[in-house]
Amino acid sequence: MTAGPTPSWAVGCSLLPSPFKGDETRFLTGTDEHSVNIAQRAAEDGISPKAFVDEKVGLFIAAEDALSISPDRFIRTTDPDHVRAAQEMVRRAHANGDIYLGTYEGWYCPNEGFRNATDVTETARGTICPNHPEVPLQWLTEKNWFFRLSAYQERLERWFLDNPGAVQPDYRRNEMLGFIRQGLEDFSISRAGATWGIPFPIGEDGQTAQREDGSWDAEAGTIYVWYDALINYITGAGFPDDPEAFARWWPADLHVIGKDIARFHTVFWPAMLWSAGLEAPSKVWIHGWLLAAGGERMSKSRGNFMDPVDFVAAFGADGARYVTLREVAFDRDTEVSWDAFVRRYNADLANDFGNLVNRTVSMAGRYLDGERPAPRTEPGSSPLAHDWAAALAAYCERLEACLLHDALASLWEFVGAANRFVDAEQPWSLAKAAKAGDLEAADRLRDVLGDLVEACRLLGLAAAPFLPNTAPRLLAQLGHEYAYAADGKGGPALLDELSWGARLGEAGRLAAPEPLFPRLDVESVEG
RNA sequence: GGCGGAGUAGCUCAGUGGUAGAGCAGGGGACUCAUAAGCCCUUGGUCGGUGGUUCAAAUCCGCCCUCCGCUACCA
Repeated sequence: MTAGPTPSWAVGCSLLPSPFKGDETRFLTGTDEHSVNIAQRAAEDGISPKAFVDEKVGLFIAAEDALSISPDRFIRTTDPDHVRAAQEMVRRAHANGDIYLGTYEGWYCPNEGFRNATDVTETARGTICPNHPEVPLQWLTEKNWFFRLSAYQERLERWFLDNPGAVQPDYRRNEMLGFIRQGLEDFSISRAGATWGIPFPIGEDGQTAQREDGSWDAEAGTIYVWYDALINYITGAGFPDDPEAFARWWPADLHVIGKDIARFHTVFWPAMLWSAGLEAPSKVWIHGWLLAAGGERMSKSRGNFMDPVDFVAAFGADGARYVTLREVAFDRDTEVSWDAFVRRYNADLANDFGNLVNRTVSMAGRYLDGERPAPRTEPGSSPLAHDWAAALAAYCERLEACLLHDALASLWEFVGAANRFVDAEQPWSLAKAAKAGDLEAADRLRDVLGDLVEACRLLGLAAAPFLPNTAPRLLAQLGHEYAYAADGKGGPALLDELSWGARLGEAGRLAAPEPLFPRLDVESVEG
């Protein structure tokens, strides 16, 4: 629950696994639902924790749907198979000698549980936490299980050094490496008092905490966040119930996470996996945040929060996806504003791309009686074919590097090239000459429009992971089949479709031009 | 405090030794297929400050200023 999807995170994730090369993919999103905080808030609402998280999950899933984000599984840490996975991971760590009973102590807020030392304030009346100033904090000592992270220091450092691509971008990797080098402490993985959590599967005596009737001994406590939330990745890959699936999906190719949880995913998590005899993920990508004007973190209390519902209402799902991923640098924090998004939408989607498609379909339909013209494919015959090869190469390279904003930029350079091509060739002049009986002009008109139609086909398909709802509408206007579902699955390997002239020889008729991205009036768009 | 990053046109940023760049925004023009879109041209910056190295510095070095990230159990 605390790691709910944010637009850039979820939208970015939703297209990274798209089957560009035809590989099978599995895409997870989900929620971390166990914590004292959640139990407390549910109690405030007078409902059970489960009812509380069920409601929130509904909102998250609705937000994903609105943005056309379609994971293969939305995993919840309250899912029964996840509970089994978390408990199995604890058992493995225990069997491996990596967990032991210790003592955890700190400031304890009766409402929220243990508080970080940096979150509490000293006052004349004693130490308080800012959320509940009227409630004095207690210094509490609790017997907990600890994970022996300290035992993995050398291996972690070696993993970072031997696999420079495993934690990215580089500056985040350096931060984490610095964290490791300052010395790793063990961390607690159970909580004694909490009841809203996964039952800790091992008792103080080292034996199972499960009773004969299948229930769990409450004295054993619950699993604390690290051995609960992080486990979701392997649960979603089939651990431990489906070894066949797990062998296929693990290690994960990519975790995309926010910078606030980098340490847990790049230091704790690999060590926990190794302790269980499993492999670390191949790559963890740490993205930044969308910041409001002035570089402030968005929050509802500050009133600078951008609501996904308003966002999609104004830009449409594809527009919202595009402006977010184009405007935000995926490797760092970025200041965003409603105005900047509107400018980006109008400039890139309405004016450049949408209008390119519109003028192309309009001219081809009018001048050639609706028959779809074929592109020139002889080497060197079409400048656009040459430009496309370069654009596609840059696009793919930047996608691989998770630089989504740069990837889009390379695609849009080609949009610009296509628009300049229109002005250079002036199809309307060629059409006039052709009508007057100039056969050479007629041939050239057909070639030029064929190239432009092909450029639109390629752009629509290449951008489909970003614009999954636009792509089928665009291809339909060009009279092309579109084989992909909203989640990118179903068709042939996308990369094979992206070569110039890949659909040469297939007949088709152009449909009526229909604007893909209506221009937004800056004044009328609500911010 | 320690480690790291950043400060370049109104905005977002690229640019690691050789006469300052892109996109957007602003201004002008020619055209007209198109979503008053596209295309061409253009205004605009003593490249945070300062001292130094060099024939030459946004680019290298010193110092200073400002901002940001990491510096473990809220996640």
